[in-house]
Amino acid sequence: MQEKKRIFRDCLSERGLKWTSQREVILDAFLRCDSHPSTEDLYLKLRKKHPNIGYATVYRTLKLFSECGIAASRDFGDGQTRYESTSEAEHHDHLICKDCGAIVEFEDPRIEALQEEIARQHGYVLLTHRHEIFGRCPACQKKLG
Amino acid sequence: MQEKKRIFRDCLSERGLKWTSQREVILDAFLRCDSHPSTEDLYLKLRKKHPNIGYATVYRTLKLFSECGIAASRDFGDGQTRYESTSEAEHHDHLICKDCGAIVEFEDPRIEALQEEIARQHGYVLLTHRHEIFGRCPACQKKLG
DNA sequence: TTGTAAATTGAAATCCAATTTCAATAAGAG
DNA sequence: CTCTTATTGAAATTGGATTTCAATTTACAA
Repeated sequence: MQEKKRIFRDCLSERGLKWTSQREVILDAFLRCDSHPSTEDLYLKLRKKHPNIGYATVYRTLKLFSECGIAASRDFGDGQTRYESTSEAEHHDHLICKDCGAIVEFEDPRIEALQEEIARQHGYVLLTHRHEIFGRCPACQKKLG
Repeated sequence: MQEKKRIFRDCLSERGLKWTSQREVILDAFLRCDSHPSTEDLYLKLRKKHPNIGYATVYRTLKLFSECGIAASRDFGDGQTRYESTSEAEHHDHLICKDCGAIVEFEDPRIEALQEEIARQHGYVLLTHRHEIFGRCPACQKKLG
């Protein structure tokens, strides 16, 4: 937690940017956040305790996190950009419940290797990828029969 | 070509919808299209010969193709919905050049199997997935050194 | 501390693709 | 041919992303 904060502050000062109370509040809320919040998710969550923090500030701050490498933006095709902390695993993909939106992170070196192989077969240099599996989670299977 | 047109006409009449000259023109252009056009791509292409066909009509018609199963919509994260004909291969994913946007379709049963395995491991029932590999194509590698 | 230049903030405006509205027009069943 | 219903195109609307701008705050220097 504090480590992340230190990294962010360092990144800011390196770039001549400033450490503000809003940025601290947003960072704390983001790190405390379990899931993969969108700008709006985080904005609404902050609203309660910090009604003075505007949407634009949340938006800009999340983008800044991503530029500083402490968060990564994701597009799961639901029309909103989501962010996740980059702390834990280096790389992973997502298994998403189509009903409730629950997200499980997974990592499979065999799939990574196959992607590399496919790119090579076509003469491409692999840069990045995006891989989402959509399904129904155990809870929703029970709920929906 | 004509086969697709027949399927589309059948689908329309089953739903009480009408076969119009605009729909024919758009279908022809779509099938003649090589790549994965967005609504705008197709609209601009048609503009030349058919300046009377509006954007909204292209938009609605592509959506209709997708509902009738003769096209599928794709989101490659470039901010535009793209469509591809569903004729050829049943399922495939995409290898996309980050520089020029060139798209290669690929299919790998080993990856499909691994996805199934991952979903099962987490108790999910697999429904669909989205898998894009982004890289640099041979031509752009040469061009960019 | 205090002054000041530069960054930040929040509200509102703007952007852009997607989507809808609506009055005029066209399809097609009877 | 007629009449009902779907379609069309232009324009308006929606919704998230992004920018603008005047007021405010930070960081650093004196």
